[in-house]
Amino acid sequence: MPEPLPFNPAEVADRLLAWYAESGRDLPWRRTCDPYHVWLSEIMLQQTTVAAVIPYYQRFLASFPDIESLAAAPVEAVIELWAGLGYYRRARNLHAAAVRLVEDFGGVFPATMEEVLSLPGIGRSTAGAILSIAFEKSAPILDGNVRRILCRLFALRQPARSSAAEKRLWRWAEVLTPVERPGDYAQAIMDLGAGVCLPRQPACQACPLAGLCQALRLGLERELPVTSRRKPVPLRRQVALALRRDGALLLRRRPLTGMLPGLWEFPNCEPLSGESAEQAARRLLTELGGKGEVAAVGEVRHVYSHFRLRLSLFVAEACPDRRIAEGEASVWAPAASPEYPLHGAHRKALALLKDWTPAGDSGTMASL
DNA sequence: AATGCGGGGGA
DNA sequence: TCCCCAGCATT
Repeated sequence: MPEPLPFNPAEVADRLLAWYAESGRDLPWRRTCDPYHVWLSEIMLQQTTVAAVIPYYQRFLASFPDIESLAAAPVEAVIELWAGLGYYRRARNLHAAAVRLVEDFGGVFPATMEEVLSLPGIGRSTAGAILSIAFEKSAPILDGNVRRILCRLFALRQPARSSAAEKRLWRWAEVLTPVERPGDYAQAIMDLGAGVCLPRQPACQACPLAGLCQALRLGLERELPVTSRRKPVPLRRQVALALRRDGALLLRRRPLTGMLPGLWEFPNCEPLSGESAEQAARRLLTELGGKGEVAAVGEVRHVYSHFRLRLSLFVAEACPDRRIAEGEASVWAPAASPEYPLHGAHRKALALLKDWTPAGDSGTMASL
C-alpha cells in the first residue's frame, strides 16, 4: 500500500525544471552527456565541493581523455592527479572500474542499472545520477543534498540515516523522478540542495518548492533533517622532519596499499611514550643517518574523518659526508615537485616551511 | 570547534 | 546491519 503524498508528485519536477532553466549553474561537466565525463564528475563530487573539483576535473580529462587511456595508465599516475583531493580510494576504484569497462564492456559505458552498479565505487545514488544525466533514464538519486530536501519536503521526523527513513526516502525519490528530462531533474534537485535548501540557513523565500514544503508549513525547516550526534574524534600527534641537502628535501613514498596510497611525505613518526616532539625529531634524524641539531618550524593541524592530527615539523641539514639512503621510496626532491605529490597534511607542512625563517638567518628558505 | 557529506567492504 | 575509513568547506 503506497503511502499518500501531501501533494501531486509531478508538481515537484515541473517547478524544479522551470527553476533550473533560470537558475541552474553552468558547470564544465554539464556541457556534455558523455557518460565517462558524467561518471568522473560524480565521483569527484563525492565529499568534495564544486569549486574544489573543477580544476581537478579539467586536469584529469586532459591526461585521460577517455576510458581507454585511463584503463591503460598505471594506478600511480591516477593517484598523482588525485593528490590533494582526498579519499584516495575513489581514485583507485575509478581506475579499477575503467579496467573492467575495457575488459568486460569493450570500453563502452553500460546503460543499465545492474551493470553500472556492478562497477567499483558506484553505489545506488551515483548510478542513478549517471543513468539519468548521461542516458536520460528515469533513475532516482539520493545524495546528501537530495536527502536533505526530501526530509524537509515531507517533514520527515525520523533520524534521516535510519534504515526506516532510508527506505521511505528512496521511495519518495523514485516517485518524484520524472520520466521526461530525468537528467535535468537530477541536476536541478542537486543544485537546489547546494544553493537554496542549505543545511543551516535554507533560503525558503527563493525556493521553487516552498509552496509544497511540509517542513516550511510546520515551521520545521531548520530542525530537519534529524541527525544523530557524531562521536568525538581522537587527537593524534606526529612529528615530521624536513631534511635539507643542497636546496632539496628528503621525501618518502607511502606504500601503494593502505592509507594515502603512493603519496609522498616528509619522514615522520609518532613520539614514543614520554618522548618530546623534539626528541622524536632527533630520533628520526639519527635513523636517517644524519646528525646535528633539529630546529622547530611549527605545527600543522589537519582534520581527517576519524581523528585530528597535530603534526610538529622540524628542519635539519643533512650531513654532507654521510650517505642517506635513496631508493625507490625515498628521494631528494626540489620542494613542490609535481612528480612527488604530497598528501594534504604534508602540503600544509611544506607551506609552513616555505614561510619559515630560522632565527639569525635570513632568506635561506626562500630559495625553496 | 562542530557539522555534513558517499560508498565499499568487512565484522 | 553496523562500523570503519589518513578531507574539506561552511558556519
